[in-house]
Order: sequence, then C-alpha cells, then structure tokens
Amino acid sequence: MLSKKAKYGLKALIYLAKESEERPLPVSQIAESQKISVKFLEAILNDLRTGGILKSKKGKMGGYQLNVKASEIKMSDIMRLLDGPIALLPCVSLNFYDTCEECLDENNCSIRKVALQVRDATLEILGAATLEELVKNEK
Amino acid sequence: MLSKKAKYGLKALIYLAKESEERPLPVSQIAESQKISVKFLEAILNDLRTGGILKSKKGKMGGYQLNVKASEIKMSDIMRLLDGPIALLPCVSLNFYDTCEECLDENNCSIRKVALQVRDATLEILGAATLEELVKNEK
DNA sequence: TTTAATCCTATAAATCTTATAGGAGTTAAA
DNA sequence: TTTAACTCCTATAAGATTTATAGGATTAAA
Repeated sequence: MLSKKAKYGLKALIYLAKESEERPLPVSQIAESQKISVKFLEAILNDLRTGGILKSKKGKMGGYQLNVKASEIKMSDIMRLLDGPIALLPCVSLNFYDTCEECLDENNCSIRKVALQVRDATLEILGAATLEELVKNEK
Repeated sequence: MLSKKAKYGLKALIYLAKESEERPLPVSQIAESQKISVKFLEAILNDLRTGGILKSKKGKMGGYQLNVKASEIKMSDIMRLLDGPIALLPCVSLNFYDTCEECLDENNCSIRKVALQVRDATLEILGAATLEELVKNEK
C-alpha cells in the first residue's frame, strides 16, 4: 500500500505540474489546496527536492517547482523517494537490493522468481505513468 | 514489501506441499526445517487454517496439512491472508475495498487509474503462481 | 495416565508512520 | 533597513504495525 507520504507527494506534484509554469509555489498554498498538513508536506517536498525532482527558492516569494520536465518524472521515481523499494522482496529490488535475511537459498527460491515477474510488470506500468500522463488523466 | 509473516507462511506452505502426502506435520518440524521461531510460525499457520488454506489435527501425532490441492492455492490468496491488501490503494482493492480518506475525488484520480493497472498485472502473476507451481520451481 | 500436539490470550520490544513544534537562515518588498 | 514570507533543519512524540515471547487450556494418541 502507498503511504500517506507518497499519496501526498503525488498529489502535490500533480498540483505543481498543473498550476505552476515558471514561478515557484509556497508549501502553504499546495497544502491548502490538497488539504494536507503544512508541516508534513514541507518535509515531503524537501525529500523530493533532495531526490532531484523538485527545486526550491528560499525567502519571500519562494517555494517549490519542478526541477525536470513532467514527462521525465515517473511515478516509480516518486514512490521510491517517498516509500522506498517497490519490489516485493529486497533480493529483487533494483534500487534497494539486499539479501533476504531469512532466505536459505536465494538462487533457488521460487518466491523470488514470482517477485521478479511482479517487479517487472509493475515497473513497466509505473514507468509509463509520468507526471505528464497523470496530469492529463486528471480530468 | 512482503512481511516476514508472509515469507514464513509461504516457505512453510511450500515445505508442507513438498513433504506431506497424507499425514499432518507438526509446527515444530516445519519451524526447524525453515529456521523459523516455533511460536511465531504457530500463529501464522493458524491464520492460514482460519483462512481455509490449511487444516489441522489436534493432539499427539497432530499437526497441519493442506486443506485444498496445491494447484488451487494461489500466492495472492496466501499474501492476502497474511499481509492484507495487495493493491497500492484501498480504493482499487478487490478484497479490502475502502475509500482513500485523503482523496478529494475518487472518480477522477489519475493515481487510482495507475493503481488499477498495477493491481491487474500483479494479480495475474500472483494468480498463476499456485503452490504447485512454486514447488515445481524450487529445484 | 502420560505425552505431544493445537489453540487461545496476553504482553512487549522494536520499528515505522504520521505527524507537531520551534526556530535558524534566506530573500523580496515595503 | 526593517519586516514579512518563505525554506530548511532538528528534535520530539503519539500511534500503529510488525515481530515476536510466554503461559496455559484443550485435545487426542499411545
């Protein structure tokens, strides 16, 4: 399940992609429009900045805006930054690979093989779902 | 990510499907073979029994065994029983449907549309991954 | 009657999620 | 040059979930 953090982040990014052409938008405005706690959203947008998806401008008239084109931001990128791994198992994660501590034989694990298929299918869909697409599909 | 509970449950079921023809196996034996805490596994197998996947025999010489054929137990069934919803959002869950509390307009949510695609793709794979298949693919 | 099981309830440690609070630093505008 | 409106950083904490552990009631075979 997506965490609230990820959902809030996604909604905020969709709002940003829709509303902002050039000027940055303050957290307070985004939070109000999406009914999100300002302080919580502040932390989320900061994570997205650290992750390279947003850029910020400090001080009065400052705020956040996209750091790259909406067509280049994948839903999988956003989810990874805010929720961590997408895969069902660490041993099939592309970006957060780790062994399963309780695994007795990784090369020969049938659960792993299924998790690999799920990962590939999921990433294909989440990769096609760019922020641009998400905005388009929001009527 | 799969929880340890789900991983343990899956491993235990694979072991049960492989080892047991007719007689039930005690939790202690399964736990030892898979290096799982006996008490924890006890709770897990009980959940699987309540969910209809396992049946149990009490008392001496008792234990757990499959309640239905391995070919009829899907990985998605097991995951639902032990970890709950498979979908990314409650609003696209088949078995645990609920509205997203923070959602302002469900019918018009582009995140939801993607989550729906992911759900369908995931369930297709997890549905094809029956316990029988999992056992086969364990070399 | 003993032994080996499941099954049930309670408790708890650890970790993760979802925040809240306060203030330091930065910048535009008055 | 002061004020107002921002981001950014750290700390704290409540609540939920995960991952167990403990003890004993109940059941059934030997």
